[in-house]
Amino acid sequence: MAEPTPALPDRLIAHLDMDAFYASVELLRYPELKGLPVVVGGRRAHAPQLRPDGTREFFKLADYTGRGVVTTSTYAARAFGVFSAMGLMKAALLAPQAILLPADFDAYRHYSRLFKDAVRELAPVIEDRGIDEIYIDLTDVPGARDPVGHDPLGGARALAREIKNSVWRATGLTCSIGVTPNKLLSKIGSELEKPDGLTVLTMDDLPTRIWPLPVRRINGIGPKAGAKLDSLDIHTIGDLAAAPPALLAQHFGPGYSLWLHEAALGQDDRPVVTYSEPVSISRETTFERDLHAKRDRPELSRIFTALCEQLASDLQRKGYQGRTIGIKLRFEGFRTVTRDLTLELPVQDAAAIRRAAGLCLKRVDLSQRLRLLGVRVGKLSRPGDVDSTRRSRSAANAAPNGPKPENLRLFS
DNA sequence: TCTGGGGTCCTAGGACCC
DNA sequence: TCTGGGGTCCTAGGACCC
Repeated sequence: MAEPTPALPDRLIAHLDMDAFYASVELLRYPELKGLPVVVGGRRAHAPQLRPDGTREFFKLADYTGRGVVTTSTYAARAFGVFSAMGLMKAALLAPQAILLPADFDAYRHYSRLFKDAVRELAPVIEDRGIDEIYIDLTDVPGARDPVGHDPLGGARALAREIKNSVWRATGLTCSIGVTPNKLLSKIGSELEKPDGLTVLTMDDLPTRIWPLPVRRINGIGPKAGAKLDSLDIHTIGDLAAAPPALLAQHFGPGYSLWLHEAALGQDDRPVVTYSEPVSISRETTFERDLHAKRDRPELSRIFTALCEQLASDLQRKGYQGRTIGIKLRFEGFRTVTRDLTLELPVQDAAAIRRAAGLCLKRVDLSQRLRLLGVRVGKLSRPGDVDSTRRSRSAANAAPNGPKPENLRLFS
């Protein structure tokens, strides 16, 4: 009697996540820090100084003061409870002896390119998910679906290992890969054996490998939804899979509750998307100290103009223009407010952005002190594109939503 | 000890058009 | 005088992700 062969899944999707990416890039530069708690982040975090004897003097987390968060921490730092997005002052209490390094995004972008190029040579269908992670569709990669011995997923396993080796050769960095029938499960899978992990799962592994995990491991369940689920006594993904759909619908809207249920069952048919146009481009900055619109007007004005200039240069460099100009304000106490304004024609230059953003600013009560100011451009198009203006509505029709008549004069 | 900077997507109400 | 429905656009806020 031949044993029934387990059916191969329709798709083979990998999620590749670089291990502690920024911190690991820094360790390439400062190998003497290997094994130590190291944190990347901070605003003006001091760069290491070279001592007369040739050794380097690093900046201790305990000596840091001011705003800023942890961008990445090494695994040694995580052992002290220091994780991404944690305030640096809090991190300093947990791990005062940890080394603090400033972020060097040019270096990270360089290594990002190296690892993605290395993967692309083996498997060309890649979805960018930021600087340190990608999805890879392995379905049509030759050999990926071939069994090896008794292992029906042996081909996939071998290919994933080959990808890891190739990333290592190209960068000297390790990554973790999850391979499953879809993006949702692969994203969870890549974390299961971090660092330097390789996890291959089928739907049969759902009850043993996925269901025991906390719901927060699902990409798309954040702090709010997680807390709400906890309050409903739904803690693990298994709890969520077993939850009555009606209960979920009662607490989360129709769309999200349906998605929650399907996610818990490991269902996800989203494709790997190899290209997408940006939706918006923005610049923002948090001040060293909170600023007041009146008392600190000159400084605020300078920052505002600088943000618009940076944004305009980003747009021009990337070849975009945009019709919707928006601002973002964060007040002391962290209340955040946005205003935006859609123009008749797309703009690309700093002066036009500054003008429209200035109109947005007039619609906000500025009596509270500010900690953050941001400028954004949306409804992007390429200069020279036909039909980058609004479609069917005339300027007159737009008046109730658009700029007030007296403001329109500013644009003529 | 207060919480960076860059994004995406969703919701919801009102205006307006057909 | 009272009452439509569908579709798109604009704006504001919020959740979430890297």
